[in-house]
Amino acid sequence: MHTDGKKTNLELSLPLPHWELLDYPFYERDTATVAQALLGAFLVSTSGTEITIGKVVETEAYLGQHDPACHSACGMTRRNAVMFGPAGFAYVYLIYGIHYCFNVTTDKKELPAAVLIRALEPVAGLAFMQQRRGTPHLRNLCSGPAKLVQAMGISYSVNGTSVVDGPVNFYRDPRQEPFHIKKTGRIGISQAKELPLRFYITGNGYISKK
DNA sequence: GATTGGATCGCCT
DNA sequence: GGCGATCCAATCG
Repeated sequence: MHTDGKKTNLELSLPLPHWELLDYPFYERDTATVAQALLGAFLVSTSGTEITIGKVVETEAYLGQHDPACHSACGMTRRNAVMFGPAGFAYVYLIYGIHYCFNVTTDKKELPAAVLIRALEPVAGLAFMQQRRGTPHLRNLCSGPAKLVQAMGISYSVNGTSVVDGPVNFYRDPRQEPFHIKKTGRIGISQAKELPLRFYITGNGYISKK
């Protein structure tokens, strides 16, 4: 059970009728642009009959082989192979032997870049998220890249699937209220940490850290 | 074949 | 805010 008084969207047919699926051209732009454009979009994950939805509130851009913090910096391996394909595909990887993180590939096909989804504001399927995360606290469901993967029921089998017609998709709401974007250095990396490639919605209460 | 380090989390103080 | 868990993937540090 969620803990505040807000109504969930669970009973509605999802996604909402006026939402627009983000198609491949959206992802085929430069990575920092896509990372910012994804803020305010809705991540929809279907795992069996269970649907979970979160609003993207925090992202990071990883620019490709010339970005030393990007997994593709040292060339193609089995792990990062998805990034070397076309834009609009899910790149899921294991970190610290324990956690998974979810990215979407971006930019031109020959450019192995991606956007890491770092935090979501829970929107629908809250009971599933709470169950998967083992906590009732809304602010602790999706406030980190590995947390949201767990809350949304994303497994490693999602790696390499299309975000246009696969199990995990992004939608935009044309009625989305405007917001301000904060830019900072990326979290948890040792190289190129000063580059302003982390983006989040100013004032949103569901980001991973200030 | 062995070693090293990591785009994190959660619990501790 | 500090640190241990925990283990895979890349590299041979």
